Amino acid sequence: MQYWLMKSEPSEVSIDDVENLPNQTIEWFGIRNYQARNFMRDSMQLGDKAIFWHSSCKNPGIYGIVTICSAVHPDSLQFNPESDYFEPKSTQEKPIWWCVDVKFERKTKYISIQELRQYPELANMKVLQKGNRLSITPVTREEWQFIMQLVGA
DNA sequence: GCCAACGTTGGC
DNA sequence: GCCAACGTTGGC
Repeated sequence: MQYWLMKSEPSEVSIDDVENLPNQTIEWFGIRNYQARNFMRDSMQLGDKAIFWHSSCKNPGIYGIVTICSAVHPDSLQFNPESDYFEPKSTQEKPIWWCVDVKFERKTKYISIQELRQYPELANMKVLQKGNRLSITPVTREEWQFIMQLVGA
């Protein structure tokens, strides 16, 4: 099993939004970055776990845990001309953007980015690097276990 | 709202 | 295939 960190803008999809969905699962739509897409398309496995991170908001940081609950599939919004995520170059035969579905596992105690920066054990986390913009990043087993300790798992 | 860092685009 | 210009991300 692999571990991940997935950023979401809470104004678009928050951890509470996912918790309150009827089946508590959501398509991880709208990823329009090749590196992040490739992680989902090529590396993620059913059952992998991910930290749910709120970004571009007042209090960025860790808010919950989700599980990868589907195989990779085309991002449905790329075919919708009404959507901000519409991709005119995509066809049903040759989609450009791929994603997985995630399932709510639990909310955690909020852990701020400032707090995370204090731990030498997490110093190499991609999300803490200066200039980091990638919305999906791998998390090592050691980092994951350390964070689970922090949130009281 | 600022702006550094990074990704993408497109002319050459 | 280079690289300048532009667009976006996201913490602050």
